[in-house]
Amino acid sequence: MAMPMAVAKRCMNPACGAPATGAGGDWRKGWPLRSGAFALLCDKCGLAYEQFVFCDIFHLKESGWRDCSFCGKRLHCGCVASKNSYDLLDSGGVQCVTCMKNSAAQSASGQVVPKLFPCQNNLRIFGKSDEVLSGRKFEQSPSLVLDSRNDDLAIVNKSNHPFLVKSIEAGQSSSILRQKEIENGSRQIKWEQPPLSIGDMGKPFLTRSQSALESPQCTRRDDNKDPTTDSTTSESISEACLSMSLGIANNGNRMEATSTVERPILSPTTVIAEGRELTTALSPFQHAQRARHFLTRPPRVGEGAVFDPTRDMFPHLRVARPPAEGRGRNQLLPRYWPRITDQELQQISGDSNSTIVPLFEKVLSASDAGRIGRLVLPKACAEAYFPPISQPEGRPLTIQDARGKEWHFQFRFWPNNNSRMYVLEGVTPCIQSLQLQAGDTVTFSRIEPGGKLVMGFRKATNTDSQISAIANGSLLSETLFSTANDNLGVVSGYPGFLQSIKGAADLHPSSLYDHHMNSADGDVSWLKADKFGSRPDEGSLQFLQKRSRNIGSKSRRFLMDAEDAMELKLTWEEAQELLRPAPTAKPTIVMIEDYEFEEYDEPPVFAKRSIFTIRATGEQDQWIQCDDCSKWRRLPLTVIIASKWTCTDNSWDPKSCSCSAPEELTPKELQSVLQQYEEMRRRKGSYYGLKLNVAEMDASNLDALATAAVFGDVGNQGTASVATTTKHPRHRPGCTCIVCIQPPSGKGPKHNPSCTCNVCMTVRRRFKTLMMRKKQRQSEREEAEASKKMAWMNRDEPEGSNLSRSPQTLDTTRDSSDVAMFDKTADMNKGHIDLNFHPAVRDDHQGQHGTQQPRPVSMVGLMEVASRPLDNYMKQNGLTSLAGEQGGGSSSTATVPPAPVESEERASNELRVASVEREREPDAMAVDEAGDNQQDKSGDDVAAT
DNA sequence: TTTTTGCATGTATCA
DNA sequence: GATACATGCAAAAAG
Repeated sequence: MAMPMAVAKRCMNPACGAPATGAGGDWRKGWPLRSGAFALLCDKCGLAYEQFVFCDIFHLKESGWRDCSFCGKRLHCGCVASKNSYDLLDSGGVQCVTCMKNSAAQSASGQVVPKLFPCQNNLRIFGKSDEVLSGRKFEQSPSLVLDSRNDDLAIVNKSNHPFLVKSIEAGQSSSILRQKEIENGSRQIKWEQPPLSIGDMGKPFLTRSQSALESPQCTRRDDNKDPTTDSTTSESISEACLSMSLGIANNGNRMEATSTVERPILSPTTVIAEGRELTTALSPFQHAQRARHFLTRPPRVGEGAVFDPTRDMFPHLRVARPPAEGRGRNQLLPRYWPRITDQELQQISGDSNSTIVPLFEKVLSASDAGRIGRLVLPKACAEAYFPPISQPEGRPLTIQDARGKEWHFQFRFWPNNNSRMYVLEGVTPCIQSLQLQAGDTVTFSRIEPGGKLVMGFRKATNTDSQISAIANGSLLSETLFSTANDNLGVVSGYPGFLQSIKGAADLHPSSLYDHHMNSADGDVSWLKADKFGSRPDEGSLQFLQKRSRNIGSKSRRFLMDAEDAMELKLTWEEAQELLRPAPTAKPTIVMIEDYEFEEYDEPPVFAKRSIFTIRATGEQDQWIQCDDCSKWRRLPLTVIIASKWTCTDNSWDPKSCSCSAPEELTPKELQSVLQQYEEMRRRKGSYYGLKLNVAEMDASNLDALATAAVFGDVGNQGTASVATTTKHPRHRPGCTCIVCIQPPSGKGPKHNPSCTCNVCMTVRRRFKTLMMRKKQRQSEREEAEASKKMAWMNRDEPEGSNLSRSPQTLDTTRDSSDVAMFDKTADMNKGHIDLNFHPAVRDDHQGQHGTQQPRPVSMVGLMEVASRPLDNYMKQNGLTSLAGEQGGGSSSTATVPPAPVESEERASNELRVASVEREREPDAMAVDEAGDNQQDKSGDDVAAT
């Protein structure tokens, strides 16, 4: 039987390239590798390359391994078909099924198993080419080849790279020389032999049996699930780890490592390979090895020695410093330290005899979890814990998930700036199966014995998002603090919490708590921050800001996933209410799609909650509540209160500078203001959740609503007299306003043509607007031309003739609908919107510009559409008379926005505007009326719906 | 036309 | 300044 496998045509050593003349020709006899391939040895250069060959070309008799290396049992040939009957040993020889089983049993019992060659407990394979490899002839040690060029020992595979030296330490341990570890003198790796001279030092070392996972046979082997014989590459890594002698076993690090994980292990036989737990399960040798895996974090500056949040706050959460093995950096970034929970331990270690060695973890980025199916691996982690790869194509890698399902990935790298970027390809099925998304965490561990790679996962949680959002500078609510402070018990069992902090790019919990724990009095009062009242002091804010700057781009990107953003809606809004432009900040006007936005270079400041009201006269007031007496005091509009405020701080009103002073607002007025404020807040929420409302509304009115939304009026629909912010703050990640939610041009998910989401509606509306503008411009041009023509033709005509009137004057002769349309498009053409457009102040604005200036479109009708629920609410609560009270009330009384029933509102609006309207041109009034009527009609449609 | 693939680039972080 | 990494982008491949 001939297996159609690739046959080497020539020596793959670029320095050699000797052609292969056939079976056994110029090539030395090969030896089978675990993968089922043959390693060939070039007679010319003396290097060996792993190649696939026809099994009947290199027959068993020639390769000399047909007998079991342990018991001498006659085996089948090395063809794939008979592969199940033996186990290929990487270093040569084969192992029969019986020995495989025995080996497994011995391994499980903790006995040292002479895994490869029974005759030799110590295979010394270092040295020059003239050294005899102990216990084995050169040809019988397939992984070992002498580099004849430099007379050094070189071990190569098909990629023409020197690779591992496998040392059998006490019959069990092997070691993998890793280039970077050799370079790292601090590792104190104690090798058994003088420094190894390596051929082709410029190339990375490769572990043994690299071919094992590169061939299809490997997959089949994995399916056998024999933990003993299934010596995956990771096994070699683990074995290599065990071969390191460490000089730190009994020093302070050991103690610190012990303190890192305190809780007893879950199962007597399930060992998380860290800390003192190892003492009961591992041999002293192993213990010494493992201890170094969990070196204590370097002490932080100012970090309290007694407060270890990992230990005190999250006893169920194990923050394991990963094994300091591998070829990569000996110190992985803390954000990759695996945080493994008891639950995950249990989940992973289905085999009670297994030892879990957490390796690293990674928070999935958007691209990781995306459809592209590539998971970017931290370089250091990939180099440390995954099999070494020398070619960009990498190698297949089988990783088992916590459910026991095996996933086959391609582990590879891309050259990147003289470095490498490691990726796992083909992760989409796994990601989807586990329902992972950006922000979730994937953990990689290794099961000992067996060295099998396993991956766990941890879903992101609300808290993750919240913390991340805080770190992102986008959220500062009491939620986090109350969670952290008040629900320690919950947090302690909350695996995602710590992870989330980690996910926020090293916002380590110790840091989080260091802040207050290190304060002089250990005051944690700010953790109990009242939603609107007290809040983190300036230092706290600085702390958060400082932390937020540490957020990596990856965190920024995935943290505000759509769902999370929606979940954060309320707290985001709450935070919004506390945001004010910095007093000294001057906005930069930016144009986004022809609309004007204010951008602030300086971050907004957190202010004490205040309520803005507007009087019938149009004057605005700011009301703030005393932290002592809870009375509401009036403040000047521009004042920003950024800290605790009491009546005694009221330097603007001497009459109210004491808590004993009576409240300016009557209880009824106060109630009305607060009710409307709350209602406005709720409806503002509906702005953020516009999609829901849109879905419920009649399509014919969506356009109007979308228009209102994009004009910034939906959120301010109830702000006729109550407003919370004076400006739309700078857009931030997570902002769900109509502008921010739109994907970049051409990006984002495809929407159905009938989709009624606000994005699609906005796009349609904008298209509509565009067409309207185009039409309008054309119309204007035609009119202008006609006008000029007529003017020229009638230039002798007396003034006052209709034909000589300006286009604007001509407008007044149109029918009302045309006028309204013109008015609207004129405003759209203006392109400047005020996010805080206020009907009551519109007139002033217009007054400044004069009647010749285009006026903001009347949004009364649109607001009416959107404010219908409030109307109902007002009606139900008997607040319809409020408008009347406003009109007749004292000037000092807060004027509650007229939110009466429809007719009342219209009347109120007309009343309120009327005084100014009279000063305007009659035709302009007609325009507004027409527009209002038109919008009223659409509002009626909504009501009918 | 869509998906895959390989590389380039921008940004955040680290030393 | 160097490095790591998330993601954009264009070419290639596949459907």
